[in-house]
Amino acid sequence: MNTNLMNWRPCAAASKTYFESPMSEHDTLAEIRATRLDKAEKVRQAGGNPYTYRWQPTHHAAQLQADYADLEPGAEVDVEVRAAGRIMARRVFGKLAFFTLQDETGTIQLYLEKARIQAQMARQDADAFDHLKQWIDTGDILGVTGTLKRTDKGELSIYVQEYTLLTKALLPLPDKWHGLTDVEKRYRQRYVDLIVNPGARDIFRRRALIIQGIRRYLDERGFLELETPVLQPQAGGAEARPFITHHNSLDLDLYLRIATELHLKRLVVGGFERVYELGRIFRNEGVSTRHNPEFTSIEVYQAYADYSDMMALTEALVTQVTQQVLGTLQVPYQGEVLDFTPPWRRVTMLELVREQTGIDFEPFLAGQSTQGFQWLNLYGQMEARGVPDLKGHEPAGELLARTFEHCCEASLIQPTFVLDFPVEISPLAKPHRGRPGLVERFELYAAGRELANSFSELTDPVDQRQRFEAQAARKAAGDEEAHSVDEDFLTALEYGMPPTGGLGIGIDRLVMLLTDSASIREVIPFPLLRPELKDSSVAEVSDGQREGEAGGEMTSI
RNA sequence: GGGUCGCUAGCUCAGCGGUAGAGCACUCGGCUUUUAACCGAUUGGUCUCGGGUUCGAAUCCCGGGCGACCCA
Repeated sequence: MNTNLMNWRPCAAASKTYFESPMSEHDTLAEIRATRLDKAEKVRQAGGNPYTYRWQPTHHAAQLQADYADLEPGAEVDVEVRAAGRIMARRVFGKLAFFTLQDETGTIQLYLEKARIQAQMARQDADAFDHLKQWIDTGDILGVTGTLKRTDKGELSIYVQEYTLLTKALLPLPDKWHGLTDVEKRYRQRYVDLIVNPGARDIFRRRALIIQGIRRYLDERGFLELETPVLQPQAGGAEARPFITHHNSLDLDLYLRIATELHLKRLVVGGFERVYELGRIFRNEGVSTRHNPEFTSIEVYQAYADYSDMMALTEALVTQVTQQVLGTLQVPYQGEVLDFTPPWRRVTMLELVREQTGIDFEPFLAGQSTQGFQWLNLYGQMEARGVPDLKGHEPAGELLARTFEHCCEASLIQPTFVLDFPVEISPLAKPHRGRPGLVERFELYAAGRELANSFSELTDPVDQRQRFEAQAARKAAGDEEAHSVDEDFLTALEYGMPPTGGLGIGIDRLVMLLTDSASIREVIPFPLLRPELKDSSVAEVSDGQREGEAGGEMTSI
């Protein structure tokens, strides 16, 4: 059966992709590859190596552009520079050529003159210039030595004396003018995107700076970066469905972590007063412009602090990093300007919901409104506001949270701390010291999205057990995102955990904001995509075709 | 999960029932100031996949795949 199927899928071998060897002579890409392979071979025959080992540049493009910004057109500088990079464009004349060389920092033109190159390179290659024209393509990686010159037309150039092919590219670059715009191809072949779209490179450079800045800020304040397990026998610390995997020799199912919270808190129990972990988290949920199944978060825990301290920390951390990376606190984002100048607005969830919907949940949370008609009235108001999926038996806190999510979240464009969440949706946070039914928790919102989440950590092991058990009951009732009881974590709490403030920040979302990116996929180098099936229906269809053909043969016999 | 849109040469796109096109890239020829170099010539396609309608399908219909955007 299987072998039959194999025989019946010639398309698989003939389909054109970047990765498969060419099958058809009439394939343009195959021709280009063949031509370039042939050029590589010619380089070898001439005594060169199309895949060399080493090159020592002395300068980068951006640095040269900056250092010689004032050089007059036509002027030359007799300084020797060595540079390396990818050939992005070629403009070739009979005895002169202009190449555009791109390195990590930018581009610089190569001024390639036949007379000079053949004089300089006479010993290794008498026809060095002609070979340059014949064997060097756009996409190739080249090392050059030369002096500097600004051309009559005003372009700073390396006046090349010698060149070396460092790496021969077999595949052609996308259109030099339009570049690569197909979003799917950009993500699937990010390396091509990075070669031709400087904007993509800028985003990841900035991402690295942001992460660097966060680490520096915390390191300077005595926080210790520690690593906790990614593979866990039970996943906790957040409401999310985990990925499941398997350890073979232990014959044990394991979960990929959905948060770092419970282990970092164990470290606080153990005596580390300031810890954080910046790393990858995995949640088994859909993909969208704001969700990737693996993403980067940072969680920070500070002993002897509460959520007010964490609010101050969040504000200081984000403003410092923003200022360092963008040079301003006015952050342009998708047509708006987010003003990160502190202090940011602080408002309780109750107030915000009251302000934006007129609904007052306070008496319900406090247990003052218990009459049936009062609840009916509440549901009526929520329905009028379009809050979805009302079942009629939710606790007040959950109703408050859902009303907030539906009616308020999207309107929080400027940075806003939303304070004091219902206990029902906050199983790891300490009860509010003054407001019944609430916990000491805040979330930071900007551009209508949650950026950070923080609370005064729950340290009472008895309370924590009850919260876990309430979660476990929900899980038993079918809520796949609910916690289960983490006995070892409870044991840790029973040894005593100091009062602690905790904070989590979604790094990808922060990077989105600071790079004006509409989609999380723009800020993740290799976002999750469905694998491309080249001939999706071949198997089924082959069956059909085979039966058809068999039938045909039968009748012909 | 629902809706809308997209998938044609390596890249960017036209074509929308009657022989599959352009620009760039590639190949060949020319050229010492180009920078989307230019001029001339030649190449290059299972039109995302499968089925259907039709004398005839890239085009119309149905289904699959992948993606984008919006909504939940």
